[in-house]
Amino acid sequence: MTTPTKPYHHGNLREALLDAAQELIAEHGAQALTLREVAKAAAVSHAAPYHHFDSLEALMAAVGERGFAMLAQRMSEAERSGTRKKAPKQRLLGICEAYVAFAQAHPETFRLMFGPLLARKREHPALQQAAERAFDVLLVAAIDHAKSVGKAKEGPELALSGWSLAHGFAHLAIDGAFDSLPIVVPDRRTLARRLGERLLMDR
Amino acid sequence: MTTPTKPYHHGNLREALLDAAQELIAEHGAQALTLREVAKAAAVSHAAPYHHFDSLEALMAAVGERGFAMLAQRMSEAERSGTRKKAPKQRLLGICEAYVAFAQAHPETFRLMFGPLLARKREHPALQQAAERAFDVLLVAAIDHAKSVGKAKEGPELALSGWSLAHGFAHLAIDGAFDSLPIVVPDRRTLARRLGERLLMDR
DNA sequence: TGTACATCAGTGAACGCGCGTTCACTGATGTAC
DNA sequence: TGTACATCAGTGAACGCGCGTTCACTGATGTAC
Repeated sequence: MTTPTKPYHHGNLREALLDAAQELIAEHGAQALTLREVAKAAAVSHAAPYHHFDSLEALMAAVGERGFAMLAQRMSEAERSGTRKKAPKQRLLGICEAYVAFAQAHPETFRLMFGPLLARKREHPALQQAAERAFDVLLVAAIDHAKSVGKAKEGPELALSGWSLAHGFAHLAIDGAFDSLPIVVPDRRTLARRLGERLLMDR
Repeated sequence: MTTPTKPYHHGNLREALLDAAQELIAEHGAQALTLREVAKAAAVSHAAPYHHFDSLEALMAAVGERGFAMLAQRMSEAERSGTRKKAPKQRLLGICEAYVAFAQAHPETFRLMFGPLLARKREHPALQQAAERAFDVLLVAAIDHAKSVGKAKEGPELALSGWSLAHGFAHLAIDGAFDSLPIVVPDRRTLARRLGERLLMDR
């Protein structure tokens, strides 16, 4: 039985740094993230991260990339969940709900993902790809739904509507914009579903 | 004729600082704003702002407040614009269009307004009030529209739909999320209008 | 109208701080023979 | 299996920097009499 001494080499520092960064961001927001704190949280000297990330921004981009991957996964799961095969409309609604749920579960990561960093996505190809993969899940489902109601041509527009609605709702919700509203608001999940159904209502 | 010497007292430094801050934010984003740069841009020593704002955050809150006031004004103008009295539906659509147009004209201010600062709105009552006044314009118009189509009870829900849709669309647009979409997207203004009409489509 | 004086709104030097990043280093690991 | 050596992934000291904020100050302004 060996005493668990700290090894000189960490083994998987890159992932450990991302974990630490994710946690710090969840606590204090991305704008407060510093490389030194990340290193400290990972119990490593503050110069160590440079063996894995070029800069603080590169690390943040990697956190955002992870976020988009997780979002895509949650949306895909929601799409496939349940025992029976779902109708395209229900799949699309499930995806939008998952989008909102993700934002509420990880508000600060969500902000990072759609913050100024995303505007610099050209400089972070992996981030851009992860984002596009996530968007694709939503887009494809919207187009499928449009086809299923015999309005294939409206697919892209429907996709943008759904995406905008889900995104706006999620964003306003985590900003607390609905908190002090002069109208009665049901719980978030119910509300999200109702707005989605309104958008997709047969006409 | 006197030479225009710089007066020791500025006269209206508070407003000048807000102007300078707004411009700097438009250029480099709110997260890059520093008090010293604002003071420099207003041609004043870097300690001078403390006679008008308690801290950097207080100044940023004041910029956000201005932003919400401007947004409210633009929406109100859009609502009333045109020669003939508009139908409630057209008023609501005009408001949503103005919302999107504002975000596109002032993306960084928009980000500031809905960024982490807004989450701290309790600490900045003036900001909170300005935000609520802006939201009210949209909310009232949505409720009016709902009444006009004989569905008064759906007013609040319609308001939230419209708001979420406008907000999400605006946000995604300034993030450039629509830039590399694998679908054909018409120009922003047309698109915004079409999505709005889709949402309000008679059923 | 003139004067004394309180108040206001600037100045500029100084503070301490934590940051990102660099650097020479060293211990651990993997591999060729 | 043992050894020599290249490479990898850490350490910790050091750098310069710009930041927010404070402070004693001073010139400008407004007001009471």
